[in-house]
Amino acid sequence: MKLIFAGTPDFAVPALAALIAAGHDIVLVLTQPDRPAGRGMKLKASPVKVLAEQHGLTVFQPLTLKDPQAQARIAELQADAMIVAAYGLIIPDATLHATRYGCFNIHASLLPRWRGAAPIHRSLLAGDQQTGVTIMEVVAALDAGAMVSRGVVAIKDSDTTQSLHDALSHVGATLMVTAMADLEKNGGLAATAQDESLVTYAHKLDKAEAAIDWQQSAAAISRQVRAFNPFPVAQSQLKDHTCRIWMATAEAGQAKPGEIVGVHDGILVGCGEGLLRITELQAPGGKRMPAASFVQGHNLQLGDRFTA
RNA sequence: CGCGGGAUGGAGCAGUCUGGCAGCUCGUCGGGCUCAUAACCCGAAGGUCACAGGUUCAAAUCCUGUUCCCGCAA
Repeated sequence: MKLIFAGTPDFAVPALAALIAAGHDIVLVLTQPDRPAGRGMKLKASPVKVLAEQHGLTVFQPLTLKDPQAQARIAELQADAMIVAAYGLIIPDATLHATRYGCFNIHASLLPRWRGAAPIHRSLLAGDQQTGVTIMEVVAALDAGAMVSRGVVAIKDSDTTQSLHDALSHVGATLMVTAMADLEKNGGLAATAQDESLVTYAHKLDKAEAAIDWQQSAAAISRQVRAFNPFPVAQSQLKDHTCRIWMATAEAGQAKPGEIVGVHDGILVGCGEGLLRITELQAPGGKRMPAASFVQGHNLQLGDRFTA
């Protein structure tokens, strides 16, 4: 089919790759404009743009889709459908209806739970047992469209936002390819309305949420650490230095919140309830490293304390 | 040229300010000891101190340039 693809970050890349591989004619790729990013603030192309250019696809990077000229450029292609995956711009009504079959989105949660910007983080933070991907129609309201299909992914104690993100992006890619095949075959897709009574919102992460509160339970802190990996990364003060905690597991035990009570197999720290075993962390200026390496170079002693 | 931190045996770090024998905690290898261990004891190997140039009797250390890594900010 003749498709328009709209996406920006890594999450959208497998979907675009899969649609290309499925033989669809991607007539236009929408992605956010190159922005200054990283050290040096050099202009950086989005991951979707990079992939699109590798395949010689036409890339379009409007600042906003409110611009009538941008809308016109999309409409005149007369595409069969538009695919959206973490694009990051509001799609106006005119554009939602500018293709033959409309506009379909890949959302990284089991809707109606976790509509919004940070569904993977919020799901992990909340202690959900499972998460997933929903293919849905795009409507004017945020992530509120009827659902076409979904894929479920169990959340393990070792999962991070990174690992779930990678798994979900591939599930989403597969589901979207299937959806487009069905659409092409049947000329339409059956969709189920979302139950509005079950809606929750996944608010954007605030950097301030990265600070660890050692009064919390070890289980909650472990979820926080894993939800904030790879970004923005949970952190805590140790001997006047801000350390970033990359990976940690919860276990039974009891000690004063923040106090280090073990340094052999990971760093064991007291919490409001249970003990947290830090297995990977990072000192200022350094790289992330296994806890064993950290302990050797930083002369950690039993009784040293993490402070908020 | 957005701001700042860093690069030292295989890992993690100290030493740099104040130039003067290359250090620490581990790991590895060999030997010993123990019912046992995150054990303990003895010994050994392993380094262009990121790269290039400069200053000096002498540079990991001071000066200049380069590369790479990390944090902030976006």
